[in-house]
Amino acid sequence: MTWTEHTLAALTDDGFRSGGARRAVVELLGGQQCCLTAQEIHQEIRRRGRPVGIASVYRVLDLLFQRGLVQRVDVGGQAARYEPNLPGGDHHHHVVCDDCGKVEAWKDEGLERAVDRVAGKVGYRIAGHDVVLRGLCIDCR
Amino acid sequence: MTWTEHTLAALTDDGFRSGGARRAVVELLGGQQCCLTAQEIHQEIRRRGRPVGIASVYRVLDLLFQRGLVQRVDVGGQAARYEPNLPGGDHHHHVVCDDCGKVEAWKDEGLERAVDRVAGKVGYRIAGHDVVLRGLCIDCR
DNA sequence: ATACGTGCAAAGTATTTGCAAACGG
DNA sequence: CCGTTTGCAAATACTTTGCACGTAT
Repeated sequence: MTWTEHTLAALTDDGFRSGGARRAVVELLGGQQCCLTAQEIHQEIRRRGRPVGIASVYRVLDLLFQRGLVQRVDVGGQAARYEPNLPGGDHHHHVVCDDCGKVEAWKDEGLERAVDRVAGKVGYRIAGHDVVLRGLCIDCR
Repeated sequence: MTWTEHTLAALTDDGFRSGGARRAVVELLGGQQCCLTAQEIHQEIRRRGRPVGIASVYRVLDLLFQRGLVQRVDVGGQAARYEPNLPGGDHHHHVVCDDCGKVEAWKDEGLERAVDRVAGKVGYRIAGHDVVLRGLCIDCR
């Protein structure tokens, strides 16, 4: 089952109705490699011919975030980024170019274990984590 | 040498003049335990009786960030946070409460090594990193 | 004296909220 | 039908910029 299908099903199961804006956001996110800002999502959906409102994009993203269906990523620009959050799979992190602002994904099992180990020590009930590297990408350095 | 002294010296060494706003921001940051937003810095300086402009606070923070004298921390609210960056010392990370927004610092040598190890593998020239844990703090859970 | 630093106000983005109309079940 | 979802516009929040004036050197 794809993330798009899983997400739409999870929402209708919980009694949410499915209007066009919500479906459009979920479908766009589902086809994505890495994280997008709300503005990018809005523009891309409109570019594809569906005139969704920016407020709806924010509302959908917030709903998905509350329910753990998307991950929110803050890499230090002025806009938050969002990406699909598969229940079992594909947890990864990001590296940002200080110069051109490009964001890419990476993944490392050893680091994942190290973070989990630390998470038990801080006294919080930990719900998630994010590791952001920053530096110069191949093009900019 | 304290961070405040080091920072003011570094700036004058590089030919920057020292006006009141810059000094006020540096001194406030130097006395801080953890990260503050630009707005918090602005309010606190004014509360202490020095009517600095918000624009100057942003300008000073940007200058300090460009020169590596402060670290910029994005923990997912809508505002960026800043904290002193000692050259040799005291590198730490943050844990954010999903409920009340409180931000606290933590530190772990083993994780630090794990991150450094990963940093060599991503193809970027890495300049820094940040690890953010999020969950519920003791009060909120 | 002269260029840098500063404060204010205005502009620029990102995000949230109020509300009436459209729509799904 | 009735309550949810949506789009628009206005409001809010954060940050940047333009500009005239003050001040450190």
